[in-house]
Amino acid sequence: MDCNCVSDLLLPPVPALWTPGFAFPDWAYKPESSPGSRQIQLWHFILELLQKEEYQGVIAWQGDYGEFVIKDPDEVARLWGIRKCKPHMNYDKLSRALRYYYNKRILHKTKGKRFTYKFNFSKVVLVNYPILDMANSPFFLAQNHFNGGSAAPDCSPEAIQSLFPRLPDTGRGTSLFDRGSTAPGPDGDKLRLDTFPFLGSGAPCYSKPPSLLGPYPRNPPFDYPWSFNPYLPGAFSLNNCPKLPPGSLYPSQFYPSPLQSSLSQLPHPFSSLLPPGEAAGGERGAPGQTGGTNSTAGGQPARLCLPPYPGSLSMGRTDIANGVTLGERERVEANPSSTGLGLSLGAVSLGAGTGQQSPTERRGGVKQDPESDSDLEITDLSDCSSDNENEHDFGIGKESSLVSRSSLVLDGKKGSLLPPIASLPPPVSPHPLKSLMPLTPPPPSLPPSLSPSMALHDRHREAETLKMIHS
DNA sequence: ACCGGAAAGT
DNA sequence: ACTTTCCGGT
Repeated sequence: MDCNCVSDLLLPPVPALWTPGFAFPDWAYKPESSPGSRQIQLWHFILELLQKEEYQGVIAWQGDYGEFVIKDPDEVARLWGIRKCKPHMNYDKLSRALRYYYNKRILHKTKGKRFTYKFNFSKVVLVNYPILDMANSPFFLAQNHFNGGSAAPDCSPEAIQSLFPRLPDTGRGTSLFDRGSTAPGPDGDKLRLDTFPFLGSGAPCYSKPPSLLGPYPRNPPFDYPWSFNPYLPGAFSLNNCPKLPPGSLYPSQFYPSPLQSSLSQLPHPFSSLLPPGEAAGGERGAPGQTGGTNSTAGGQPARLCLPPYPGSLSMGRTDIANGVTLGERERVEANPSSTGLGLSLGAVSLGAGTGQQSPTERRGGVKQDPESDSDLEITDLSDCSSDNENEHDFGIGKESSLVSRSSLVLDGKKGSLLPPIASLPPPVSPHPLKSLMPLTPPPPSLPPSLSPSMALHDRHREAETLKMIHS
Protein backbone atom coordinates (compact mmCIF):
# COMPACT_ATOMS: atom_id res chain seq x y z
CA MET A 1 0.00 0.00 0.00
CA ASP A 2 2.68 2.34 0.80
CA CYS A 3 5.05 3.18 -1.70
CA ASN A 4 8.38 3.51 -0.28
CA CYS A 5 8.93 6.61 -2.10
CA VAL A 6 10.94 9.26 -0.68
CA SER A 7 7.87 10.60 0.81
CA ASP A 8 8.33 8.96 4.07
CA LEU A 9 11.90 9.71 4.09
CA LEU A 10 11.36 13.19 3.20
CA LEU A 11 8.71 14.37 5.45
CA PRO A 12 7.90 11.86 8.01
CA PRO A 13 9.56 12.16 11.29
CA VAL A 14 8.72 15.66 11.63
CA PRO A 15 10.53 17.66 14.10
CA ALA A 16 9.15 19.30 17.08
CA LEU A 17 7.48 21.66 14.80
CA TRP A 18 4.86 19.15 14.08
CA THR A 19 4.87 17.15 17.10
CA PRO A 20 2.41 18.57 19.46
CA GLY A 21 0.71 21.51 18.05
CA PHE A 22 0.57 20.77 14.47
CA ALA A 23 -1.02 17.50 14.25
CA PHE A 24 -4.29 17.51 12.59
CA PRO A 25 -7.01 15.68 14.22
CA ASP A 26 -7.52 12.29 12.90
CA TRP A 27 -10.79 13.14 11.45
CA ALA A 28 -9.04 15.56 9.27
CA TYR A 29 -7.70 12.66 7.41
CA LYS A 30 -10.90 10.92 7.16
CA PRO A 31 -13.43 12.72 5.18
CA GLU A 32 -16.71 11.67 6.45
CA SER A 33 -17.56 10.48 3.09
CA SER A 34 -14.79 8.07 2.90
CA PRO A 35 -14.50 6.28 6.14
CA GLY A 36 -11.25 4.70 6.66
CA SER A 37 -9.58 6.80 4.14
CA ARG A 38 -6.64 8.39 5.68
CA GLN A 39 -4.77 9.22 2.64
CA ILE A 40 -3.36 12.58 2.91
CA GLN A 41 -5.29 15.01 0.93
CA LEU A 42 -3.84 17.71 -1.09
CA TRP A 43 -5.14 20.48 1.01
CA HIS A 44 -3.67 18.89 4.06
CA PHE A 45 -0.44 18.75 2.32
CA ILE A 46 -0.64 22.32 1.27
CA LEU A 47 -1.31 23.32 4.79
CA GLU A 48 1.60 21.37 5.93
CA LEU A 49 3.89 23.11 3.62
CA LEU A 50 2.45 26.39 4.55
CA GLN A 51 3.24 25.79 8.08
CA LYS A 52 6.69 24.67 7.63
CA GLU A 53 9.02 27.47 7.59
CA GLU A 54 11.44 25.70 5.44
CA TYR A 55 8.99 25.76 2.63
CA GLN A 56 8.22 29.37 2.76
CA GLY A 57 10.24 29.89 -0.26
CA VAL A 58 8.05 27.47 -2.04
CA ILE A 59 4.67 28.27 -0.72
CA ALA A 60 3.57 30.74 1.84
CA TRP A 61 0.69 32.58 3.25
CA GLN A 62 0.32 35.82 1.60
CA GLY A 63 -2.28 38.38 1.13
CA ASP A 64 -5.65 37.89 2.54
CA TYR A 65 -6.60 35.56 5.25
CA GLY A 66 -6.13 32.07 4.17
CA GLU A 67 -4.57 33.19 1.02
CA PHE A 68 -1.40 31.61 -0.03
CA VAL A 69 0.93 31.80 -2.92
CA ILE A 70 2.68 28.99 -4.54
CA LYS A 71 5.96 30.56 -5.12
CA ASP A 72 7.46 27.60 -6.73
CA PRO A 73 4.79 25.59 -8.42
CA ASP A 74 7.12 23.05 -9.74
CA GLU A 75 8.58 22.42 -6.39
CA VAL A 76 5.27 22.13 -4.72
CA ALA A 77 4.22 19.72 -7.36
CA ARG A 78 7.36 17.80 -6.90
CA LEU A 79 6.85 17.55 -3.21
CA TRP A 80 3.31 16.50 -3.70
CA GLY A 81 4.41 13.96 -6.18
CA ILE A 82 6.88 12.63 -3.76
CA ARG A 83 4.33 12.48 -1.10
CA LYS A 84 1.91 10.66 -3.24
CA CYS A 85 4.48 8.69 -5.01
CA LYS A 86 3.57 10.21 -8.24
CA PRO A 87 6.81 10.92 -9.91
CA HIS A 88 5.13 12.51 -12.81
CA MET A 89 3.27 15.00 -10.84
CA ASN A 90 3.50 18.50 -12.05
CA TYR A 91 1.89 21.76 -11.37
CA ASP A 92 -0.60 21.30 -14.08
CA LYS A 93 -1.90 18.20 -12.48
CA LEU A 94 -1.63 19.53 -9.04
CA SER A 95 -3.50 22.60 -9.98
CA ARG A 96 -6.17 20.44 -11.44
CA ALA A 97 -6.53 18.84 -8.09
CA LEU A 98 -6.70 22.21 -6.51
CA ARG A 99 -9.37 23.22 -8.89
CA TYR A 100 -11.20 20.21 -7.83
CA TYR A 101 -11.47 21.87 -4.48
CA TYR A 102 -13.31 24.80 -5.82
CA ASN A 103 -16.52 22.98 -5.91
CA LYS A 104 -15.97 21.71 -2.49
CA ARG A 105 -15.39 25.18 -1.28
CA ILE A 106 -12.21 24.23 0.28
CA LEU A 107 -10.23 26.47 -1.90
CA HIS A 108 -10.77 29.12 -4.36
CA LYS A 109 -8.59 30.91 -6.71
CA THR A 110 -7.53 34.40 -6.10
CA LYS A 111 -8.06 35.85 -9.41
CA GLY A 112 -5.51 38.13 -10.73
CA LYS A 113 -2.79 36.67 -8.65
CA ARG A 114 -0.74 34.00 -10.11
CA PHE A 115 -0.43 30.84 -8.20
CA THR A 116 -2.49 32.31 -5.51
CA TYR A 117 -5.25 30.43 -3.87
CA LYS A 118 -7.22 30.92 -0.82
CA PHE A 119 -8.42 28.53 1.74
CA ASN A 120 -11.87 28.56 2.92
CA PHE A 121 -10.92 27.50 6.32
CA SER A 122 -14.29 27.04 7.65
CA LYS A 123 -14.82 24.59 4.96
CA VAL A 124 -11.58 22.98 5.49
CA VAL A 125 -12.55 22.30 8.98
CA LEU A 126 -16.13 21.67 8.56
CA VAL A 127 -15.80 19.45 5.67
CA ASN A 128 -14.33 17.01 7.99
CA TYR A 129 -15.97 18.20 11.02
CA PRO A 130 -18.64 15.79 11.90
CA ILE A 131 -21.35 17.68 13.51
CA LEU A 132 -21.55 15.28 16.30
CA ASP A 133 -17.98 15.65 17.02
CA MET A 134 -18.61 19.25 17.07
CA ALA A 135 -20.29 18.71 20.31
CA ASN A 136 -17.08 17.59 21.71
CA SER A 137 -15.08 20.33 20.34
CA PRO A 138 -13.29 22.39 22.83
CA PHE A 139 -15.78 25.03 22.17
CA PHE A 140 -18.58 23.11 23.37
CA LEU A 141 -16.70 21.16 25.78
CA ALA A 142 -15.60 24.31 27.29
CA GLN A 143 -19.07 25.50 27.44
CA ASN A 144 -20.32 22.46 28.98
CA HIS A 145 -17.45 22.18 31.19
CA PHE A 146 -17.64 25.58 32.58
CA ASN A 147 -21.30 25.54 32.63
CA GLY A 148 -21.32 22.61 34.75
CA GLY A 149 -21.48 20.24 31.93
CA SER A 150 -25.11 20.34 31.51
CA ALA A 151 -25.42 19.78 27.88
CA ALA A 152 -22.96 17.41 26.44
CA PRO A 153 -23.19 13.87 27.43
CA ASP A 154 -19.55 13.58 27.29
CA CYS A 155 -18.00 16.35 29.17
CA SER A 156 -16.28 14.40 31.75
CA PRO A 157 -12.78 15.31 32.68
CA GLU A 158 -11.70 12.32 30.79
CA ALA A 159 -13.43 13.48 27.74
CA ILE A 160 -11.93 16.83 28.06
CA GLN A 161 -8.63 15.38 28.63
CA SER A 162 -9.01 13.42 25.54
CA LEU A 163 -9.29 16.59 23.70
CA PHE A 164 -6.11 17.86 25.04
CA PRO A 165 -4.03 14.82 25.20
CA ARG A 166 -0.94 16.70 24.73
CA LEU A 167 -1.48 19.51 27.00
CA PRO A 168 0.02 18.16 30.08
CA ASP A 169 2.44 15.84 28.59
CA THR A 170 4.24 16.52 25.46
CA GLY A 171 3.00 13.32 24.29
CA ARG A 172 2.76 11.60 21.15
CA GLY A 173 1.40 13.85 18.65
CA THR A 174 0.00 12.77 15.50
CA SER A 175 1.30 14.93 12.90
CA LEU A 176 0.46 14.92 9.35
CA PHE A 177 3.53 13.08 8.70
CA ASP A 178 3.64 11.15 11.76
CA ARG A 179 0.18 10.07 12.25
CA GLY A 180 0.87 6.63 13.24
CA SER A 181 -1.30 4.01 11.92
CA THR A 182 -1.79 3.49 15.54
CA ALA A 183 -4.59 5.79 15.97
CA PRO A 184 -5.31 7.07 19.37
CA GLY A 185 -7.82 4.43 19.92
CA PRO A 186 -11.48 4.82 20.31
CA ASP A 187 -11.36 8.50 20.25
CA GLY A 188 -9.20 8.33 17.27
CA ASP A 189 -11.79 9.96 15.21
CA LYS A 190 -12.76 12.49 17.67
CA LEU A 191 -11.90 16.02 17.42
CA ARG A 192 -8.72 17.11 18.73
CA LEU A 193 -8.85 20.67 17.96
CA ASP A 194 -6.05 21.28 20.26
CA THR A 195 -3.97 19.87 17.62
CA PHE A 196 -5.53 21.73 14.89
CA PRO A 197 -3.38 24.61 14.06
CA PHE A 198 -6.08 26.90 12.99
CA LEU A 199 -8.05 26.44 15.99
CA GLY A 200 -5.89 28.70 17.85
CA SER A 201 -3.86 26.26 19.68
CA GLY A 202 -0.52 25.72 18.29
CA ALA A 203 0.40 27.34 15.19
CA PRO A 204 4.04 27.91 15.37
CA CYS A 205 4.37 30.61 13.06
CA TYR A 206 2.25 31.24 10.29
CA SER A 207 3.68 33.95 8.38
CA LYS A 208 0.17 34.59 7.83
CA PRO A 209 -2.58 33.47 9.95
CA PRO A 210 -5.11 31.31 8.46
CA SER A 211 -8.31 32.52 9.72
CA LEU A 212 -9.99 29.68 11.18
CA LEU A 213 -11.30 29.39 14.53
CA GLY A 214 -9.25 32.14 15.62
CA PRO A 215 -10.39 34.90 17.65
CA TYR A 216 -13.68 36.35 17.18
CA PRO A 217 -12.89 39.72 16.01
CA ARG A 218 -14.29 41.93 18.50
CA ASN A 219 -12.09 44.73 19.34
CA PRO A 220 -10.32 47.17 17.26
CA PRO A 221 -7.01 46.18 15.93
CA PHE A 222 -5.10 48.03 18.48
CA ASP A 223 -6.71 46.08 21.12
CA TYR A 224 -6.28 42.56 20.26
CA PRO A 225 -8.90 40.74 22.12
CA TRP A 226 -7.50 37.35 22.38
CA SER A 227 -5.49 36.36 25.22
CA PHE A 228 -3.94 33.92 23.00
CA ASN A 229 -3.25 34.62 19.50
CA PRO A 230 -0.79 32.34 17.96
CA TYR A 231 -0.26 34.73 15.23
CA LEU A 232 0.70 37.53 17.36
CA PRO A 233 4.28 38.11 17.88
CA GLY A 234 3.92 37.55 21.50
CA ALA A 235 2.12 34.37 21.10
CA PHE A 236 5.10 32.42 20.23
CA SER A 237 7.77 33.04 22.55
CA LEU A 238 10.30 31.68 20.32
CA ASN A 239 13.18 33.66 19.32
CA ASN A 240 12.48 32.85 15.88
CA CYS A 241 9.23 32.07 14.59
CA PRO A 242 10.42 30.03 11.84
CA LYS A 243 12.18 27.45 13.72
CA LEU A 244 11.20 26.12 16.95
CA PRO A 245 13.93 25.83 19.40
CA PRO A 246 15.58 22.54 19.00
CA GLY A 247 13.80 19.96 20.89
CA SER A 248 11.48 22.36 22.35
CA LEU A 249 7.88 21.67 22.28
CA TYR A 250 5.30 24.19 22.16
CA PRO A 251 5.28 26.18 25.21
CA SER A 252 2.31 25.37 27.22
CA GLN A 253 0.77 28.57 26.26
CA PHE A 254 0.58 27.30 22.77
CA TYR A 255 -2.15 25.05 23.57
CA PRO A 256 -3.34 25.68 26.94
CA SER A 257 -6.84 25.04 26.27
CA PRO A 258 -6.94 27.48 23.51
CA LEU A 259 -10.54 27.59 24.00
CA GLN A 260 -10.19 28.83 27.38
CA SER A 261 -8.05 31.66 26.47
CA SER A 262 -10.10 32.38 23.52
CA LEU A 263 -13.29 32.10 25.28
CA SER A 264 -12.25 34.61 27.73
CA GLN A 265 -12.20 37.03 24.96
CA LEU A 266 -15.11 35.85 23.12
CA PRO A 267 -18.34 37.57 23.04
CA HIS A 268 -20.54 36.95 25.87
CA PRO A 269 -21.89 33.56 25.17
CA PHE A 270 -18.48 32.13 25.20
CA SER A 271 -16.69 34.32 27.58
CA SER A 272 -19.34 33.94 30.12
CA LEU A 273 -18.70 30.32 30.13
CA LEU A 274 -15.46 30.80 31.74
CA PRO A 275 -14.83 31.07 35.35
CA PRO A 276 -14.60 34.60 36.54
CA GLY A 277 -10.91 34.57 36.61
CA GLU A 278 -10.50 33.43 33.16
CA ALA A 279 -13.19 35.44 31.72
CA ALA A 280 -11.45 38.34 33.20
CA GLY A 281 -8.93 37.91 30.53
CA GLY A 282 -6.19 36.21 32.32
CA GLU A 283 -5.85 32.63 31.90
CA ARG A 284 -3.97 30.82 34.46
CA GLY A 285 -0.48 31.80 34.10
CA ALA A 286 -0.89 32.62 30.55
CA PRO A 287 -0.82 36.29 30.68
CA GLY A 288 -3.49 37.32 28.42
CA GLN A 289 -2.61 40.07 26.22
CA THR A 290 -6.03 41.10 26.83
CA GLY A 291 -5.37 44.63 27.51
CA GLY A 292 -3.40 44.95 24.44
CA THR A 293 -0.25 43.81 25.96
CA ASN A 294 1.06 40.91 24.16
CA SER A 295 3.40 39.69 26.69
CA THR A 296 2.18 36.28 26.41
CA ALA A 297 4.21 33.35 26.99
CA GLY A 298 5.57 33.34 30.35
CA GLY A 299 7.17 36.64 30.11
CA GLN A 300 9.00 35.99 27.03
CA PRO A 301 9.87 38.90 24.96
CA ALA A 302 7.89 39.55 21.95
CA ARG A 303 8.86 37.88 18.83
CA LEU A 304 8.85 39.33 15.49
CA CYS A 305 8.35 36.53 13.26
CA LEU A 306 5.01 37.92 12.65
CA PRO A 307 4.13 41.08 11.09
CA PRO A 308 2.45 43.29 13.49
CA TYR A 309 -1.11 42.73 13.76
CA PRO A 310 -2.50 44.87 11.07
CA GLY A 311 -5.89 45.38 12.28
CA SER A 312 -7.83 43.99 9.57
CA LEU A 313 -9.97 42.33 12.00
CA SER A 314 -13.00 41.54 10.21
CA MET A 315 -16.00 41.50 12.22
CA GLY A 316 -17.14 38.22 11.26
CA ARG A 317 -20.38 38.35 12.91
CA THR A 318 -22.33 35.28 12.34
CA ASP A 319 -19.73 32.93 11.47
CA ILE A 320 -19.81 31.11 14.62
CA ALA A 321 -23.24 30.03 14.08
CA ASN A 322 -22.47 29.13 10.62
CA GLY A 323 -19.60 27.14 11.61
CA VAL A 324 -21.58 25.24 14.02
CA THR A 325 -24.24 24.82 11.60
CA LEU A 326 -21.80 23.56 9.23
CA GLY A 327 -23.41 25.77 6.84
CA GLU A 328 -20.80 28.17 6.07
CA ARG A 329 -19.91 27.61 2.59
CA GLU A 330 -21.48 30.43 0.76
CA ARG A 331 -21.48 32.61 3.69
CA VAL A 332 -17.91 32.53 4.25
CA GLU A 333 -17.19 33.28 0.79
CA ALA A 334 -19.50 36.12 0.76
CA ASN A 335 -17.83 37.53 3.71
CA PRO A 336 -14.51 38.88 2.87
CA SER A 337 -11.85 38.39 5.35
CA SER A 338 -14.02 36.56 7.65
CA THR A 339 -12.93 33.35 6.41
CA GLY A 340 -13.16 30.48 8.62
CA LEU A 341 -15.65 30.22 11.26
CA GLY A 342 -15.77 33.85 11.20
CA LEU A 343 -13.10 34.31 13.61
CA SER A 344 -10.85 35.93 11.33
CA LEU A 345 -7.60 36.56 12.87
CA GLY A 346 -5.70 39.61 12.49
CA ALA A 347 -4.41 39.65 9.16
CA VAL A 348 -0.87 39.85 8.76
CA SER A 349 0.50 40.90 5.67
CA LEU A 350 3.06 38.48 5.36
CA GLY A 351 5.75 39.14 3.09
CA ALA A 352 7.15 41.46 5.54
CA GLY A 353 6.73 39.12 8.35
CA THR A 354 9.33 36.59 7.85
CA GLY A 355 10.89 38.60 5.25
CA GLN A 356 9.99 36.19 2.64
CA GLN A 357 10.52 38.27 -0.30
CA SER A 358 11.35 35.25 -2.02
CA PRO A 359 11.49 33.74 -5.34
CA THR A 360 7.98 34.53 -5.94
CA GLU A 361 8.86 37.31 -8.11
CA ARG A 362 10.79 35.06 -10.21
CA ARG A 363 7.72 34.03 -11.98
CA GLY A 364 6.80 37.44 -12.82
CA GLY A 365 5.87 38.27 -9.36
CA VAL A 366 2.57 38.07 -7.86
CA LYS A 367 0.73 40.96 -8.98
CA GLN A 368 -1.07 42.55 -6.20
CA ASP A 369 -4.37 43.06 -7.67
CA PRO A 370 -6.28 45.35 -5.47
CA GLU A 371 -9.49 44.09 -6.72
CA SER A 372 -8.63 40.56 -6.19
CA ASP A 373 -8.42 40.98 -2.55
CA SER A 374 -11.99 40.50 -2.20
CA ASP A 375 -13.17 37.13 -1.37
CA LEU A 376 -16.04 37.78 -3.53
CA GLU A 377 -14.14 36.69 -6.40
CA ILE A 378 -14.97 33.29 -5.55
CA THR A 379 -16.00 31.08 -8.28
CA ASP A 380 -19.27 30.12 -6.95
CA LEU A 381 -21.08 33.20 -6.04
CA SER A 382 -24.38 31.67 -5.70
CA ASP A 383 -24.78 33.71 -2.64
CA CYS A 384 -22.29 36.39 -2.64
CA SER A 385 -23.42 37.62 -5.91
CA SER A 386 -26.28 39.30 -4.29
CA ASP A 387 -24.15 41.17 -1.94
CA ASN A 388 -25.50 44.53 -1.38
CA GLU A 389 -24.02 47.39 0.35
CA ASN A 390 -27.03 47.48 2.49
CA GLU A 391 -26.15 44.36 4.10
CA HIS A 392 -23.00 45.19 5.67
CA ASP A 393 -21.02 42.56 7.28
CA PHE A 394 -22.90 42.59 10.41
CA GLY A 395 -26.22 42.20 9.00
CA ILE A 396 -27.67 38.88 9.64
CA GLY A 397 -30.51 39.11 7.33
CA LYS A 398 -28.81 37.49 4.53
CA GLU A 399 -26.93 35.35 6.81
CA SER A 400 -29.99 33.90 8.15
CA SER A 401 -31.10 32.55 4.94
CA LEU A 402 -27.73 31.27 4.22
CA VAL A 403 -27.46 29.55 7.43
CA SER A 404 -30.75 27.98 7.25
CA ARG A 405 -30.19 26.95 3.79
CA SER A 406 -26.93 25.47 4.63
CA SER A 407 -28.50 23.69 7.43
CA LEU A 408 -30.74 22.09 5.03
CA VAL A 409 -27.91 20.99 3.01
CA LEU A 410 -26.45 19.44 6.00
CA ASP A 411 -29.61 17.99 7.05
CA GLY A 412 -29.26 15.52 4.40
CA LYS A 413 -25.99 14.63 5.85
CA LYS A 414 -26.08 14.82 9.50
CA GLY A 415 -29.53 15.70 10.35
CA SER A 416 -30.95 18.99 11.29
CA LEU A 417 -29.43 20.54 14.24
CA LEU A 418 -29.88 24.15 14.38
CA PRO A 419 -32.86 26.24 14.14
CA PRO A 420 -33.20 28.65 11.39
CA ILE A 421 -31.70 31.85 12.40
CA ALA A 422 -34.14 33.82 10.49
CA SER A 423 -35.98 34.61 13.59
CA LEU A 424 -33.02 35.94 15.34
CA PRO A 425 -33.10 39.43 16.55
CA PRO A 426 -31.51 41.82 14.18
CA PRO A 427 -28.42 43.58 15.18
CA VAL A 428 -29.68 46.30 17.33
CA SER A 429 -26.53 48.16 17.55
CA PRO A 430 -23.77 48.76 15.16
CA HIS A 431 -21.50 47.04 17.47
CA PRO A 432 -20.16 43.99 15.80
CA LEU A 433 -20.49 42.06 18.89
CA LYS A 434 -24.13 42.27 18.82
CA SER A 435 -24.27 40.62 15.58
CA LEU A 436 -22.40 37.77 16.96
CA MET A 437 -24.55 37.36 19.88
CA PRO A 438 -27.70 36.15 18.42
CA LEU A 439 -25.94 33.49 16.63
CA THR A 440 -24.64 31.70 19.55
CA PRO A 441 -24.72 28.22 18.36
CA PRO A 442 -26.51 25.79 20.42
CA PRO A 443 -24.41 22.85 21.19
CA PRO A 444 -25.03 20.38 18.50
CA SER A 445 -25.29 17.82 21.12
CA LEU A 446 -28.48 19.24 22.26
CA PRO A 447 -31.46 17.26 21.43
CA PRO A 448 -32.94 18.65 18.33
CA SER A 449 -36.06 19.23 20.19
CA LEU A 450 -34.38 21.46 22.63
CA SER A 451 -31.95 23.15 20.50
CA PRO A 452 -34.13 25.51 18.64
CA SER A 453 -36.19 27.14 21.23
CA MET A 454 -33.55 27.10 23.82
CA ALA A 455 -31.06 28.55 21.56
CA LEU A 456 -33.27 31.35 20.61
CA HIS A 457 -34.05 32.25 24.08
CA ASP A 458 -30.52 32.14 25.07
CA ARG A 459 -29.52 34.17 22.19
CA HIS A 460 -31.96 36.78 22.96
CA ARG A 461 -31.04 36.89 26.55
CA GLU A 462 -27.44 37.02 25.80
CA ALA A 463 -27.93 39.74 23.35
CA GLU A 464 -29.67 41.68 25.99
CA THR A 465 -26.95 41.05 28.42
CA LEU A 466 -24.43 42.16 26.01
CA LYS A 467 -26.24 45.32 25.33
CA MET A 468 -26.18 46.09 28.95
CA ILE A 469 -22.57 45.38 29.20
CA HIS A 470 -21.79 47.63 26.42
CA SER A 471 -23.94 50.36 27.64
C1' DA B 1 -1.83 30.51 -16.24
C1' DC B 2 -6.10 28.87 -15.60
C1' DC B 3 -10.38 26.30 -16.40
C1' DG B 4 -13.23 22.22 -16.17
C1' DG B 5 -14.83 17.81 -18.56
C1' DA B 6 -13.81 13.12 -19.02
C1' DA B 7 -11.83 8.93 -17.95
C1' DA B 8 -8.97 6.11 -15.34
C1' DG B 9 -6.43 4.87 -11.08
C1' DT B 10 -6.24 4.09 -6.00
C1' DA C 1 -14.14 9.81 -2.80
C1' DC C 2 -10.00 11.84 -4.20
C1' DT C 3 -7.14 12.42 -7.11
C1' DT C 4 -4.20 11.64 -11.54
C1' DT C 5 -3.86 12.11 -16.27
C1' DC C 6 -5.20 14.19 -20.61
C1' DC C 7 -6.72 17.69 -22.99
C1' DG C 8 -9.34 21.29 -25.57
C1' DG C 9 -10.58 25.82 -24.57
C1' DT C 10 -10.09 30.66 -22.46
